[in-house]
Amino acid sequence: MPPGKDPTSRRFTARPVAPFDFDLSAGIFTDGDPSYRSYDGEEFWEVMRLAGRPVLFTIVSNGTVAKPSLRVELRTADAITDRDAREARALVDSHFNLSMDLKPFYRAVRNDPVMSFIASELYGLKSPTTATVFEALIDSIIEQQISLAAAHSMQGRLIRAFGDRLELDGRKFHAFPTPEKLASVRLDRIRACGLSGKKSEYVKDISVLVAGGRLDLERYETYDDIDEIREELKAIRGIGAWTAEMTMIRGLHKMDSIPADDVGLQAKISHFYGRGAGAKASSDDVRRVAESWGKWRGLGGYYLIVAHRLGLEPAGRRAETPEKVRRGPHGK
DNA sequence: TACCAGGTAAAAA
DNA sequence: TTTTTACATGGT
Repeated sequence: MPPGKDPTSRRFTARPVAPFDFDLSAGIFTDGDPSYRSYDGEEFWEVMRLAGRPVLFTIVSNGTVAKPSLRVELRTADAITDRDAREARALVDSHFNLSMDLKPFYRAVRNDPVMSFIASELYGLKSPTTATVFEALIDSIIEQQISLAAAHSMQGRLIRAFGDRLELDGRKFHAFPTPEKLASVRLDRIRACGLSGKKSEYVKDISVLVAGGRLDLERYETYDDIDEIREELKAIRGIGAWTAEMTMIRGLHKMDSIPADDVGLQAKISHFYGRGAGAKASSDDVRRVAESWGKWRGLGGYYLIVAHRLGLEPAGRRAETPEKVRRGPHGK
């Protein structure tokens, strides 16, 4: 069947606010779990839920950083409605923060030579957001304390064990598990994904709250005051300041949220801003440096993380092989 | 082998 | 009230 006639497939174009570098922004998903979400340097794909069932989103860039444009294709097992397509547009926009204007951020960091240099190298980079706030929260809980490699392995197991399945052309995909699903499974099945006993309880308890309508995470999107969100989230067992901040920056588009206690971020602050060798930055050091980025401090933190992944060196010194580093994937 | 990774709650002092 | 401990897996 020719594309366009197939009701289970739909295409549209998204127009991000410039500047936007799709390759740089999608690079964080390189080497992801291909049954859920990945980026191969050309195509980005992810399974997201539309109207209660999994849909495969495939995105490629057909524009430039100055004139960005994205081709989006949706595929699923049944017919895609106009309403699905409208919702999909909003999801894609939210996922890559397409409506966010980076120019005020670049103006805000002009007086910070380190961040100015990084921002010029990463011009057009936007931070991604999860499809649901729930996903950001569950991922953050799993990532508490352990390495990202360990966490990603467990997240993959959770997705493959409990995420709704979608099969297209013989390829099997999974959506991120719903709160309803995780609320219904036995604790030991969550533990079997590698989570500690306590983390399994946090995940299950939060899923029960969300599935039962007693916790509406999406409504925090409308809160302007991140202090209020942080305090409300911290009242839930399993959520501390770090997890609340991570959830806000990656799930709620709160660019002024920064996880100052994060050991990774602290290492990046000492790498790019540290004077003496080896001295590790404290959470106060993170807050102090990030202060000058104003309401963009969380995005600044994200720029540090990506800059470090790409091998950028502080104070304008280039990495040994700039072309290769700048162009290469930066992994998950 | 031991130790550290994008922490947190609960026990012990 | 403050400090210590248990926890899970993956990489080095």
